[in-house]
Amino acid sequence: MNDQLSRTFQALADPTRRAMLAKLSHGEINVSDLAKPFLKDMSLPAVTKHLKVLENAGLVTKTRDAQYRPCKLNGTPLKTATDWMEQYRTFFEESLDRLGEYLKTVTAQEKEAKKKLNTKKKKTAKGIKSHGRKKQT
Amino acid sequence: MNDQLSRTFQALADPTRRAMLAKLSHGEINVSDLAKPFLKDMSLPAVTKHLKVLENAGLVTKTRDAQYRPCKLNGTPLKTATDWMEQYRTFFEESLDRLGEYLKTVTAQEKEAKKKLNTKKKKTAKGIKSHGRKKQT
DNA sequence: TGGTTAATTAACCATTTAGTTAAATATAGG
DNA sequence: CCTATATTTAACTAAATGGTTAATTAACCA
Repeated sequence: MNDQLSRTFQALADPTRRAMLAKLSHGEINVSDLAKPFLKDMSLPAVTKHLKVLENAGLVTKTRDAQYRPCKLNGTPLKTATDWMEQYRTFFEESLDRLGEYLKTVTAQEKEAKKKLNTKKKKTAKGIKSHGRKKQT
Repeated sequence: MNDQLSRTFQALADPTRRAMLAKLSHGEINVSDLAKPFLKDMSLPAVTKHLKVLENAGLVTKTRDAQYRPCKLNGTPLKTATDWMEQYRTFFEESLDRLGEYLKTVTAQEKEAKKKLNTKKKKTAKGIKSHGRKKQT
C-alpha cells in the first residue's frame, strides 16, 4: 500500500478518522479541539497518529498559529477517490432494473443453501475430515 | 474497524483488490481466471485471501459451478461509500474559486519553511536535543 | 525565569494484515 | 477407484496498525 489512492482509502477506513474529517468539514480547528470528542476513547497521542494518517493521505493540512496547529480539510484526494468510484456507477445505478433479477438470485441461492445443508448433514454422518495443513511437531 | 463503511474502504485500500474489482466489472469470472494476472506477484492462496476481504466487504459474491467458483461484483457497498463521500463534494468542487487562495497558502508555507530551516540550523549549531521518551534500561 | 498549555516523539505492546508453503477438500472424468 | 484440476484451509512469519505511557519540545504568560 503505497500509492495515493490506497493511502486515501486506508485513511477513510476508520470511524475515528472519518469523524475527524466530519469535524474538519465545519472549518479549521486546532489539534486539541479536534481531539476533544475522542479523548473518552483514546489518548491524545492516539489522535495525533490518526491525524498523521490523514495528513499522509493529503486529506488534512496543518499550519501553525503560536502553540496551536490549526488543521484544515483538503478535498482533493476525495475527488480522486470519487472519480475512481465513478467507473463503477453502472453497478449501483441500475438497481431498479436489477432488483427483480436480484430477488430471483437470492431465492435461488437460498434454495441452494438448503440443499447444501442437507448434503453437509449427510457428510457429517459419514464423518467430516479437517482441512488444511497438519500441525508441525 | 468493524462497520460496513470501514470494511468497504479497507477493501478498496489495496491495488491488487482494486484490480480484481476492475476485472470483475467485465463480468462473472472464476477464481483461477481472476487470479491469473496476479500469480506473477503472489501465490494463489494470497489471491484467495484478497478475495475473502472483498467478500467480507460485500463487494463480491461467490457462487458455485462444479469445481469452479464464479465471482460477481456487487456494487451496493460502493453506492454506500459514494453516498458518504457526497457530503464532502463542496470541498472539491469549488476548486477554481479556491485555486488562487491555495497557491497563496502554498507560497506562504514555503516562506515559513525556509524561515524554519534557518532557525533549525542555528539550533543545530547550539546543539539539538533529542525528542521523546528515553530508552528504558 | 518558571509554570502552564499545546503538541509531538519515543519506546513499547497486542492485534491485524499480507504474504508464504504444505496439506486438505471438491468435483469431473477416464 | 485413481488422477487431475480448482479452491480452500492451516500454520507460520514479517511488517503494519492502533493503542498506551513517559518524556520532550514549543510557545505563551505572569
